[in-house]
Amino acid sequence: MDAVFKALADASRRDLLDRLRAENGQTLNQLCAGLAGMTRQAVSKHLALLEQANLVATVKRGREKLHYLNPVPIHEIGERWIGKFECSRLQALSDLKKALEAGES
Amino acid sequence: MDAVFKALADASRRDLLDRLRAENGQTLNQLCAGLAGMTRQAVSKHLALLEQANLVATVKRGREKLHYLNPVPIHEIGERWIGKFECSRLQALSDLKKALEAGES
DNA sequence: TTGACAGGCAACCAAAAGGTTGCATATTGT
DNA sequence: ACAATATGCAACCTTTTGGTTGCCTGTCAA
Repeated sequence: MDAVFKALADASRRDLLDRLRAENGQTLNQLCAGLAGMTRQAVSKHLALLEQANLVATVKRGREKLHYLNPVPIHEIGERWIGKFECSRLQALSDLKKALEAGES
Repeated sequence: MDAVFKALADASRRDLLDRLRAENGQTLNQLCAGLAGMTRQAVSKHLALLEQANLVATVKRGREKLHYLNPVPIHEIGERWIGKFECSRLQALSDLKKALEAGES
């Protein structure tokens, strides 16, 4: 879970996931083409982190490696983490409003 | 948005949010008590990042500073980011399965 | 008024993160 | 077989991050 949050912390990696969502099963070089101004090795490292976080799964296909999006960990973030904050949303805002009013007095 | 993901990347900060959800409106010292083995300044820095990401709002109350959870940015992550991956969940898994089968042949 | 308490600020430090260059390895097409 | 293609691995560098120590400021209470 920590690995997932860390992996999502970088904008380039989020972009890679976006790109995989648009077209699943891309190779490293295909993904490099989209992320301009970065070497292949840098992209490769990002993909390695995403793979480690189980956000992408890879399949070796001859000399190329296909990258597939795995949305399950992202879904789990929503289930476990956002869900439990969701229920406290209105309460938290209410608390804050009260505190602001109390602070003025 | 980037600040929110970066803020959520650290386990200590996620813990602080959890703690604020459990009891909203805590002071810095109260939050320090829970996060053992860390100096007040370290916790203060974490809270500053969370505040910068708009995940907590603060109210100065005399000589103490109350911290309030703001769940809205987390909710926005769910809306904008998880939502759009949600719809591709089954498709992605299907693609992956096909790729695995193709790789075996 | 004078401690004691709550917090802020700045300098500093070690470790991790993001990126690069260079070279090695495996696969494919001709 | 051999050249081109696709990727992997390792060393290295710079910036960011997480954390510390030391000191300063503001507020409350006796």
